[in-house]
Parts: sequence; structure tokens; C-alpha cells
Amino acid sequence: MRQINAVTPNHERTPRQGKVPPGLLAHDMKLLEALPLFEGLDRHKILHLLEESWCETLPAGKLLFLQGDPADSFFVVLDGWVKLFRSSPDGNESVIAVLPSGEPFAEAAAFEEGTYPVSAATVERSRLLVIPTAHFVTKIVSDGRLAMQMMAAMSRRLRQLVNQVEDLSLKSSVERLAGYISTLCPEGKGRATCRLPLDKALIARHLGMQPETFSRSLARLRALGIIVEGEKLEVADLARLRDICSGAQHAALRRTCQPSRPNP
Amino acid sequence: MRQINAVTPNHERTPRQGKVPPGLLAHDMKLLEALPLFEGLDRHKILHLLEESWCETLPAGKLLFLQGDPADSFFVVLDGWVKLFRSSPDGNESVIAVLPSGEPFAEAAAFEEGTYPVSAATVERSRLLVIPTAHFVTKIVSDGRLAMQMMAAMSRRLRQLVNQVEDLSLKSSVERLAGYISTLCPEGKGRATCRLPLDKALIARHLGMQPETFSRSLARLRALGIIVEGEKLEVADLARLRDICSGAQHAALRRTCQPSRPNP
DNA sequence: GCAATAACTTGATGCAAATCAAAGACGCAG
DNA sequence: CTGCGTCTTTGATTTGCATCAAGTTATTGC
Repeated sequence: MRQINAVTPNHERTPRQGKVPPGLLAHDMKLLEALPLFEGLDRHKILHLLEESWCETLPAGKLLFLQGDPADSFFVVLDGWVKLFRSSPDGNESVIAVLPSGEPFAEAAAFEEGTYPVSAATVERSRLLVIPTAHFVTKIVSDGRLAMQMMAAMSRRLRQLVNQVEDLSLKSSVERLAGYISTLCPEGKGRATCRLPLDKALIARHLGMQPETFSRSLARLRALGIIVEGEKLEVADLARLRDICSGAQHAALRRTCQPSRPNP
Repeated sequence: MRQINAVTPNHERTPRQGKVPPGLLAHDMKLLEALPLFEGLDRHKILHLLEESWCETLPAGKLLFLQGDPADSFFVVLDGWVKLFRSSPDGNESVIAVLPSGEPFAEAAAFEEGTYPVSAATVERSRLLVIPTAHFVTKIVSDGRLAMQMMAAMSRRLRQLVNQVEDLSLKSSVERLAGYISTLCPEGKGRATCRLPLDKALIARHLGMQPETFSRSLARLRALGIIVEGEKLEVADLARLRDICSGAQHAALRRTCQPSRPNP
């Protein structure tokens, strides 16, 4: 993390009449219309929902909010990457999610306690749409369909977290990494290439392991047909990769672990 | 797990006119009125929501649904305990939650994909209220307040899961156990006693550890002022217990690890 | 009451991942 | 190109937890 000031708080902004959130580009509008959250709503309705929203452009490493802060806004990533995390007193960090553009986050924070359950920071220079919850919540109450879509979004988050819990409690680091890589690759079952979208250290923490372990896990996968070159990945056999994440590859991994060291 | 038949499916039941869900006791009604999900709704409104619901009494170990099953109902535990879990191909089990009476579960399943993201089974003989989602969803769409309360329930689940991810990725088994015990104890900071509500092996899996590790962790806590006798627990100092869960007790734990074994 | 089974504890051992440490690889400013 | 900081890999070591294997203590059934 590199910086620590909060984003411009809601109340410091002057009220405005115009309908379009300041800073929103035509291109962003496309992204918003494609969000499941706004599915089926026309451009006009969306803008109405975003009456009190605005955009912020933030440098890398900017802290958006801390766990426990009062939650008066939620966000949509328009450009860049945002990480959601928790930090422990001894300086360790658990990365709950890393979100690319097109992902809304902290949608759930408006409810219940009204505080953010995690901290959030940009990973690289990013543009965010900031949506004050107060106004949005009144819309939800009066629009059942919007409510349903909001719930669908939360339901998706729940599934992701359940997956994360399962992975952490019964998969090895190699299996978790294999699973992550397979989400990066296109569907199918032959050969494929992809790019690691983030720092390896960040992905590592997201997968619940140390950077060193990440590196070693990558090395093991190399022996199973995954070619790594910097941030470029080439997967020889997608079907096999998926086998690995589901734990079907124990023996193979074992075999590839002690390749060298004939005599010390 | 001891049994494997599913609960009576919705479509096999004959339709009914009466308003009260079959099998619901007066005493259950109190429980329902106290649910955050139904907060502020009067008895009448609640019964209206539950028009197509019914109760089931199930033996211990009964499977309710499997991960991936189509989600046409959600549930409220009226009596007993239910566990939500995922099982891996090699027979291991990750316990996502263990729910006491008064807890609704699978509320989120109605949305998005429409399948259950986890499996569920009773832990002991239990009574459940089964609420078909279809009817309930139409009510949500037309009642903004109910929608908000539903979202609050989901938001709570999200928080729990985030906690679980954090615990798994940066706490030790002793710390997780200490955290669990402190949720069992009343608030405050002096001495306290409580009961383990479930099999130790089940709690162990819920905390993401093996039963053996659970046992050893309990043994270590014993040295820190926690007296264990069967399912009875006595905590000498609640404040200290809370210190342990937040990881402030590393040194103390270290010291108490190698107490015996002077010479082999 | 006793045997039989299940639940729990304890011990010994092995492995996976964290930690500590250091050496490359890469990007960037001068 | 050169030097410096960051990211990444690799190596050596330690530690925590799982696993395997007995034991011990509760529960249950007869």
C-alpha cells in the first residue's frame, strides 16, 4: 500500500442538477448497461439511479475505505483494479477479492450494520463510479426488479466466498493456483494462452499463500504442461488443468516434486 | 452423515387453503416474529408470506439438498441444528456453517443461478420450516421493505464468510478455536462458562481443522486458563481469550507448547 | 452389569507451506 | 550503459498441521 487519504467524501461535493455523473464517459455508459445489476434498465433509468453519483480517478495504491468505516457509498470499477482486503495487526493481509473493471463492489455494505466489512484500495491507477447508497436504497425499496438484481449480485458474492472458503480449507496451494489459472483461460479443452493480470505477489495473497509459495507452485505446474514466461502463460491442456484443481492429480504432483538433487 | 433421502419435494404435497403452515407450533411463531427477516411485520403478514410453507421433522444426519440441486425452497431452523457443507471427491468435507434454531438458510439460493451453492444436512433431530421461493419472491418484488430485510440477511452471511476467509488465511488453529469459544461466551471480561453445542469433530471441520488438531488446540488453551471438561468450558479471563484470537498471544502459546518431555 | 461401538485424546511421523536469506531479473532514471 | 529499487525466483530451515496409530473415555445396547 502506498497512500492513505480517503476519497472525496460525499458531503464536500456541491449538489448538481445535470443528470450524468460528473466524469462519466460515453464508453462507461456501455459498461454500466452491461452490468447484471442494471440489466434490462434503459439508459434513462440508469442515469436516474445515478443522479447523485460521480467518478473519481485515483492513483495506484490509494485507500478507498477501511474495514469498519461507515458505508455511505458503493462503487463500480470503470477502469483499473481494486482489491478488497483485511489486514491483521502483525501486518499480514488477507485479500478477499481483486476486482477488474466492470465489477461493482461494497453493494452489500448499505445493509445491516452500515459499515464496510473489508478495506479497499486501488491496485493500479483506476477510475471508479461512486454511488451514494442513501439515494439508491430508496430506489430499491420502490423497484422490486432492481431489488432482485441487487440480491442476485449479492448472491454471486456469496458463492464466490463459499468457493474461497472451500478452496482454503481443502485444497493445496498448487490446486488453488491451477483453479485461478483456469479462470483466466478461455473455455474449452485444448491448448490456451493467457496473461496474469496482476502482480504475482497480489495474486498469491488472493489465493491465500505467500509469494514464495506462489512461485514454487507455478514451478510445479510447469512440469504439468504450463509454460510461464513473465506474465504470459501457456497451458498445454486445459482439461488436465481442470483435473488438477479438483484434486485428481495428487500422484502426478508428487512425482514432479523431487526432480533434482541427486547428491548434495 | 447417516442418511441420504431428500425432503418431501414441493410438488408432492397437496395444495391447502388454511393459512398456518402445517406443523407450525405457537411457539415457532414467536421465533419467526423475532427473525430480522420478518422484523416489523405483524403475525398476519408473516402468515401471508408463509402461505405455501410447511414444517418437516427430520432425524439426525438427514440430507436436505446437495450442492447444485435446483433451489426451489429456503428454510428456517425451528429446532435442532443444520450444517451447510461442501464435500470434495476424496471424502473430505468443508463445513461452511452450522446453524442453530432461529437461523434462516439458503435464502440467497433463489437468485442468480437458482441452484444451491452448498449441501445441507441436519446434525441432530431437527424441525425445519420449508419456504418455497417462488411465492416468496413475488412478495419481495412487491414489498420493498421485505426486500431490504432479505438483503440485510444476505449481507450478514457475507460478513460471516469474509470472517471465515480471513480466519482461514491468516490465523492459526488455536486462534480460530479461541475465536469460536469467545462467540459461545457471554460478553464481558471476567470469568465465564459455556457449553460446546456440537460434536467436537463437527466444530473442528467448521473451523477448518482436523478433529485431532482441535483436541490439541483445546489442550493448549487449557494452559491459558480455559478449563475443559467434556462439553463444559470454563474461561478464566474473557479479555485474554479475545487477545488470543486477534493473534496477540504468540509468545504465550509458544511457551506452553513444550511443557513436558524432560528426557526421552 | 458388561461388551461393543463411537467419541475423544495423545503420541510419532511426514509433508506442505511459512519464514529467513540471498541471488537473479526487470524496469527505470540519470 | 549503469546503478538502484522492485519484483521474482531459488535455497535452507523451521513450523504447523495432517496423517497414521494407539490408547482412553463416554455412550449405547443387551
